[in-house]
Amino acid sequence: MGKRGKQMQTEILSILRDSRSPHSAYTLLDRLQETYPKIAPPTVYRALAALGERGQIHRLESLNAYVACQSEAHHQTSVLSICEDCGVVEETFEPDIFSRLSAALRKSGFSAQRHIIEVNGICASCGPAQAAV
Amino acid sequence: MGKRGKQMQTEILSILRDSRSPHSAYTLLDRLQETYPKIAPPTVYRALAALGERGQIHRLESLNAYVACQSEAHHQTSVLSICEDCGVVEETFEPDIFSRLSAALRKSGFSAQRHIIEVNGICASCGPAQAAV
DNA sequence: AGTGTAATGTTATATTATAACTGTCACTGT
DNA sequence: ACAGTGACAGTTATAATATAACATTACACT
Repeated sequence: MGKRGKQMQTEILSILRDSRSPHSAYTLLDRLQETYPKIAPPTVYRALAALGERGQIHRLESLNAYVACQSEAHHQTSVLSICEDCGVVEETFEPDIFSRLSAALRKSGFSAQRHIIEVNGICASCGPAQAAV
Repeated sequence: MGKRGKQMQTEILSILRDSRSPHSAYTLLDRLQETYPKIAPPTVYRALAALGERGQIHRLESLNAYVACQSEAHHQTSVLSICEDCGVVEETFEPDIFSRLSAALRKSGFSAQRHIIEVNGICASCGPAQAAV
């Protein structure tokens, strides 16, 4: 990993951390191009891959988009909840659920390696309880 | 829904049921074009959308691909396990896990509407236990 | 400096998905 | 029967996401 790669990763991470909503690879590309006019898609995807491997970002499979990891415990698998109203993504840690899931699958001989849990719904700020206030 | 739409849905469902591995929209398009040479992507996507609404197929968000629903209880949310070796997808019903997940998120005010659970791993046929036999 | 390797840059293209418009046909009310 | 309407399907074009493949540069080691 060279200097430039690190730099891109840092930039992307800071963009993602500045907002709790997911960004697509091409949104990130546009943002980066404000500073580095000439970068191309592979640069972004390489940086995203490196950040992903280190657990510093999560990819939202259902949105083809990326968010910063909110925990220090990178690589701890998490539940990602996505508000359909405001778009904000929250990360919740429910290790118990992952182990139950693995256990349930193991019964039929399946050996789980990576869990993807994404939940769509309405967050606390957007929900009816809030609207009533 | 007209005749043609139904026909496409039936064709797609039967292609998906013939294999337990996921197919992309464009794989399906290629297959359908063997019979209906002139159909275009929107035809496939419309059929997939209709099948999805009725719960007859599942979309694998992490693969951008589709599989037939293996249960009669369409719309029951399921866990999809994907073998990284042979590609076969199995559907498992763990209502308990979904309710725990919703409950856990509700604690922070999140109201869950749709759960996506996909697990990558190695299936019984491809696993080490099998290799040892 | 010269050589080899890994990182980055660059171009092009593959893959997935949808917008926007057009045509067709069944149904309605007259 | 006929015009009007509305839903569906066909068609064209393009948007959005992602990666292959090759060229170039930087850097470590000698």
